[in-house]
Amino acid sequence: MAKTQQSKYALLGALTVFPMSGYDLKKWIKNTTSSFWTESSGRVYPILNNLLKEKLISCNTSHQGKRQKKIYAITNKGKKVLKKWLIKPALPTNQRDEFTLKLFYGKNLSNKHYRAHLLQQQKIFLAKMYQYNKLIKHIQTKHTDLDDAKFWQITIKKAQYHVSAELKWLKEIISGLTQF
Amino acid sequence: MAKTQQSKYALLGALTVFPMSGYDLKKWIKNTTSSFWTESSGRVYPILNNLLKEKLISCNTSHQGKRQKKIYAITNKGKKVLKKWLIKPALPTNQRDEFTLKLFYGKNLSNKHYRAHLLQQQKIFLAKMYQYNKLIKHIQTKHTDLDDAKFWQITIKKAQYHVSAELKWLKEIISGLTQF
DNA sequence: CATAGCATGTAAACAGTTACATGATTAT
DNA sequence: ATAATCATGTAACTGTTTACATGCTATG
Repeated sequence: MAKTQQSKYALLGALTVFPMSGYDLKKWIKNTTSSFWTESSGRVYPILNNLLKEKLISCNTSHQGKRQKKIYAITNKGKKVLKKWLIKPALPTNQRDEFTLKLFYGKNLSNKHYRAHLLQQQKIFLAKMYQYNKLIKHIQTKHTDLDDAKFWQITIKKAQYHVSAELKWLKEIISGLTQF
Repeated sequence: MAKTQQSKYALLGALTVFPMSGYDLKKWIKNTTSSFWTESSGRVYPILNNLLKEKLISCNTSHQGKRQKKIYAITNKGKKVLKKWLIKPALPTNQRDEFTLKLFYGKNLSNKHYRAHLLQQQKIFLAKMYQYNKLIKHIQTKHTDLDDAKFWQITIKKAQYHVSAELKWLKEIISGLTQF
């Protein structure tokens, strides 16, 4: 079974927010959806060209001096195709979490190294917490006009709940470790 | 930068628990670590042969009638290589969650379809909750002897915290949806 | 004038799943 | 008998990242 070209739909989805160039898409996806989605530029450009061939997006090339910028917009056909995909049940996430794998085989780690992993994770998740709080405020003040805003808030809240859960778990496990 | 062949280390880790065949490994990984790790048989067998060539594992072929079974055990060299990997900071997880992506672009979904996604997710996570409760009891009663057991409990607890967070979030979002 | 960021793209390498091939054994 | 599961493995396909190539533009 083909893996339904998730990247293709991720790009179409982003273009329902506003028209963007390949470069914009890459950056925008990173800035707003990095908690649950990433794209590499190595894929973005070829996929945009495919979408253009399929007439799911249109392209408007703007010239600023000698530099060209291709702004893509989603077409009606593109919206239909996207909606058809959106209503399908989501595929389960690929579960491959190196951090948890390392803890699972923690028998083979010294107490010191095991603890170091937990503290590192705590640092990372505290930073995430800070980022999500910033992001949610940013949307509240900057994008109250967009239809998208309330859907974004819902997914950020989800991320926040998971970050809280991770931090709660970390605190509990770290405090339970025997000192050495 | 090479992606450190995560599968290789996942197999080495599993072989620190007890010697297993390729078939066993595939099944064991699915049964015990599916919340954060999966392996496909298409990878398991070639990787085992590589590990054998590198002398990180040894092989003992047993014959039961005409069927052969290759039981692999981790060598001292293998343990060293594994430990070296285990102490390195874990790579961040690839974030690609189709469910969240679909909700994020929920503007393009009807209230009905949006709700359907949430209810489906609730079903999936209730089932997960049940599985983890079962798993944690199974380890408590069957594997109290193993050094591994307490490390496994820690990762299952983590999974439980995240499942609880997801369910809490789902409940809140579902009850906040406007009826139609 | 160097460097960071804008902008598009390609090629190579790697990762990973799926489907298939082969055949044995166990349960119904 | 036949279906399910045990058991090992290969080949084809898809997906994805990384590194590179190219050149422009704004900032200190």
